[in-house]
Amino acid sequence: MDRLKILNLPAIRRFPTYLHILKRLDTSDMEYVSTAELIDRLDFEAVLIRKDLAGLGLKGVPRRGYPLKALINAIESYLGWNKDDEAFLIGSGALGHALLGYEQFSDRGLKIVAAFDSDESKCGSEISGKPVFSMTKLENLTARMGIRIALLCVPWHEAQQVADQLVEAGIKAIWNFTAQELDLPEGVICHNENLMSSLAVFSVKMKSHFND
Amino acid sequence: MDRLKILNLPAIRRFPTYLHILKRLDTSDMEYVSTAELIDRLDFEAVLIRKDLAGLGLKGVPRRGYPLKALINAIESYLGWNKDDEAFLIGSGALGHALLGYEQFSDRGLKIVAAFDSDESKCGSEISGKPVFSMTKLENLTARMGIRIALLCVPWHEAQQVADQLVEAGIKAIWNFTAQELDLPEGVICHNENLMSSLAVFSVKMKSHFND
DNA sequence: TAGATTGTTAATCGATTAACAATC
DNA sequence: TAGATTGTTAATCGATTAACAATC
Repeated sequence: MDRLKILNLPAIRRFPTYLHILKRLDTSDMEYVSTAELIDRLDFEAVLIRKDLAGLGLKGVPRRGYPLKALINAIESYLGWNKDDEAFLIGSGALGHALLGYEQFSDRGLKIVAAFDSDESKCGSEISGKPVFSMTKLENLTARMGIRIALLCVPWHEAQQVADQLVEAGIKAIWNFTAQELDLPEGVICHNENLMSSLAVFSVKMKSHFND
Repeated sequence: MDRLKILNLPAIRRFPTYLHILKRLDTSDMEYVSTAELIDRLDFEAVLIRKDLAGLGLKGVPRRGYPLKALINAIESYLGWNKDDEAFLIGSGALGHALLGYEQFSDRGLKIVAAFDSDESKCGSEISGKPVFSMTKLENLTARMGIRIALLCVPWHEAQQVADQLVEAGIKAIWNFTAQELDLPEGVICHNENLMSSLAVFSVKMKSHFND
């Protein structure tokens, strides 16, 4: 089996949108879907969808479109959303709290199985049915449960120090929800979630829209 | 005064990162900062920072760098983060709950002043000090308080219908946290927050990293 | 066959980087 | 003056779109 080429990032970001639309269509008895139907409210050209799908090795049928169910499976399997991965969440403040209650992650293969917090008064409790442990238990539980993934939701000024603990405990992939860029060793990957970057775009759009 | 050119989106997304680094540096008595210092852990070239700043009309001083405080002010004012805007949040589920408790928005000029929920049992209560109102009060309060901005955090299958209500009530800018693409009239702008797109990128990175 | 849709190649567009000039 | 840093122009790179060929 030849290694699937890593697609361009913009294409990867579009796949969840395709999936969302495809799954809505999948409730009817539709068998094939054309890119013209898929493009829906999206503001780019339908040919780009064909390019994206071709990158996944998918074939359409002229005059019909793409087989709907096969398309859904192919995208989910490309993203790895058909297999579960367990993760820890670190920092149970407002954002961490929300992410613990967010079913959309587990629907997409990312199961948050426990939270950790340095505030001992929170430990021992449960949030959305998931236990909250003391940070002192992190290393032990990471090893015992074989966890490789962590969602980092602590205040930014603690982020680097906590990230160091995660690395020490054996975590290999960090989804960083803080504004702090992390310094990590080889072999540990990081994905920065930048909500403030997104707010910046929204702010500029609004400034120009309201023009004040 | 000539209208500031709308910069490219990637540049806008970088500004909050610059701000974060600049504000950390601002606690020392540093007066000037060079792009070499700013580039820190970022994985692009320092010349891009100069391009971004030039786009804002900022001038640096050869051999010294950019005046730190002026830089912070210029970026904040470009983003409109030095002026407050009031907003409503719609849907007080897990995510909505978190965003209500998230101080980072109000630090950047976006003040969420109230929440709305169609679940009447939640109405009348407070979350993070902000009142939760019934959806039936939306139109009246939007007009009375002169609110133009809404954060949409309802389940995706209600999103379009609630968006229609928002438009009806007079909302002009929607930050859409649902996966549903919205169909909106002219004069109402929408900014899609796509957490699942971000998860997709993280998932693909992990797949390639763990290579399984 | 005609027509609708996919598939591919070339052109365009925009963002980033490289090379170098300008300035204090 | 020499050297460090900003500033600018040209080259490169990558993603999107346009044009058209292929296919059922």
